[in-house]
Amino acid sequence: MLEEVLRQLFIKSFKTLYGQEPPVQQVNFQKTRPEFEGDMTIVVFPFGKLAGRNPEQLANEMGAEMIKESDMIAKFNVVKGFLNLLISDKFWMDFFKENHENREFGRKPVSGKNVVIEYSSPNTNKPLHLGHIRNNLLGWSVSEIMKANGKKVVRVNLVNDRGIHICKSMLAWLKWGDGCTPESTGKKGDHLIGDFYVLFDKKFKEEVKSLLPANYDTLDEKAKEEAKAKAEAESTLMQEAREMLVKWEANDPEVRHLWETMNQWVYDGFDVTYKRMGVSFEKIYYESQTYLLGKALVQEGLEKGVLYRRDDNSVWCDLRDEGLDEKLLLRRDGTSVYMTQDLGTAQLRVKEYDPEKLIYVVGNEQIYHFDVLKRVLVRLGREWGNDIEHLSYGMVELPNGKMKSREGTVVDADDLMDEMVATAKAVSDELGKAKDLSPEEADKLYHTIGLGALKYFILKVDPKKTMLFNPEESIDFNGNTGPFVQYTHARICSVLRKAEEQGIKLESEVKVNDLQPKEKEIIVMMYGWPMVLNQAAENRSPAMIANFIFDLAKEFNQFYQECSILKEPDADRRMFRLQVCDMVAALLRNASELLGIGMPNRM
RNA sequence: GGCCUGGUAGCUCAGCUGGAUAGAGCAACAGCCUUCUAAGCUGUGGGUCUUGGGUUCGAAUCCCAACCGGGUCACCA
Repeated sequence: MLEEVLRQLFIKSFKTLYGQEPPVQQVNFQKTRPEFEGDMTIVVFPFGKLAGRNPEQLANEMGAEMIKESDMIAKFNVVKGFLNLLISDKFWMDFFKENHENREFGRKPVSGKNVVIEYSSPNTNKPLHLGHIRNNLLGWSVSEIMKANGKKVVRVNLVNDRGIHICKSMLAWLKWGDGCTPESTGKKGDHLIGDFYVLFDKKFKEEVKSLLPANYDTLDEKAKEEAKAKAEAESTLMQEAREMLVKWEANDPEVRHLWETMNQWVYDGFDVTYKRMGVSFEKIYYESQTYLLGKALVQEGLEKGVLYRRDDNSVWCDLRDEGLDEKLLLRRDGTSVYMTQDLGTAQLRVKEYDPEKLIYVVGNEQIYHFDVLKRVLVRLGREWGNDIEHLSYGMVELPNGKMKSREGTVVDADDLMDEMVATAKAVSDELGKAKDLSPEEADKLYHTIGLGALKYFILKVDPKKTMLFNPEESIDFNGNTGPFVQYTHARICSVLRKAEEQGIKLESEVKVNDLQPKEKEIIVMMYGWPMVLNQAAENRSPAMIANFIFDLAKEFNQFYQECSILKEPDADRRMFRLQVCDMVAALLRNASELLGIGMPNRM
């Protein structure tokens, strides 16, 4: 807005002075660096030739003309080719007067078609871990951000509830579980199932080892591989698991019953984790219910001749002319693969929601998969394949490298949240922050702080980038962290409470017309919020929101340090500062909500 | 090997649609609580933006090459 007005003013002035029209996209603004006086800076280097002036001359002439034309500009100065414009206090005050009570400031009304966002997408054979946490937080947050920016968002989850991996857990439970349940063991269902999955793997490895030939260690690499493959094929455990999968597909009542029971344990466990994490879905799809849908699409593709069948009966899509490879869509036994299921699920979503976009929050190791998915859909005549967007995020690494479930270096989601909350409690107690709260309120606060720290730590990093999770640093509550922002909010609330206790009621009318430096910096920053929100939505980047709330909190803390609020003698200015406090607090709440981070009133 | 992606302070990260002397936080050091919550504020030190070319008034940012790291190229998901 400000930029647009200034741009027009610049162009108009330029025409007046030089009779030429400068290219619009060249007229760019940036914030004036703090060491110079001004708010906005135009770089005039690109227009020197057009005007027939050297940059400094040009900037001076333009500044004089612009200040003459508009009372929005209070002052200007020129450094080399940089024209620094000081915006009048009136402009900022008008902005503040208009928006300081707007609790929805920056948000746009929701309209248009649906945007379907899939995230989480767990397997039902193990509990959620750190990687899922990044996925879930991103999916949730991007949804909130897009909603705030005017999109109609539908959150969906696709649970991978079928396949050989679930059979492994079931088989292990049957063999060694002794009929145990989440109730009998006191274990969360997802963890219980995960334990049996690990147990299967352990027993399977033992069996394979026992089947290896005696001279295995003396073999060369290739022979070793062959021997191992042979042993794995001979494994009765694996055979039993496969048989179970076949029975499952054949709707064997016993297997199905066990499968339903055990999956339910997992879902109950997931529900607890999701709830604690603060994420939810409008719709949950299950692969067991959708995996057949893709097959119909494949059949259609065969009839249209865009897919083909090999001699061994497997079905493929040839994408070599697009620079990709051939892609298998049905195995030779006619069963479907991951891609087949995704084709069907996508079709179902289009039917159910008629979306303008299908966004998939999935790790970047699947970039190729989604590239193929889009192209295959388009081949099948589904132009909306192009509306698929893979929101791919980077891996989470630990200080000693990647997480590997087999090496036991996985950071479990439930454990991590426990630790964060426990640390929040320890720090709060140490600082004596929660002593006036009831036990219930205190627990709620620890949860808000612990989860706030975790969410901020994960979301402040650009989603595209690989990030490092250092357990020690992530539980730091100082500096660029969630609790820092929360603390700032709590402080503001404290001031507002004190004001109320003193009988000062927040007024709507703003009676101040000039700005002191720290007051102005805060208002200028808040002015930029709608642009930040818009950018964050377009870039699908919660990190931009996180950066903003940190900057705003930091700015407020400086203001708080330098300017007294309640002790300000001038009543109008005191009221104004309270109004600033109120707007900052509201904006911190408004923005942090998009990250799923709560703002406590005291801490 | 082909394709994709990253390399910024000791560490974690911003900045990347080209602009002024490259920024935060952590860690280190030095200050600030009889005064609105010190989970805070202020200051100091710390950089050949991996390297080498190119484009131009100007490059961490764009292009090319090299080096190093990660991902992917399954009848796994």
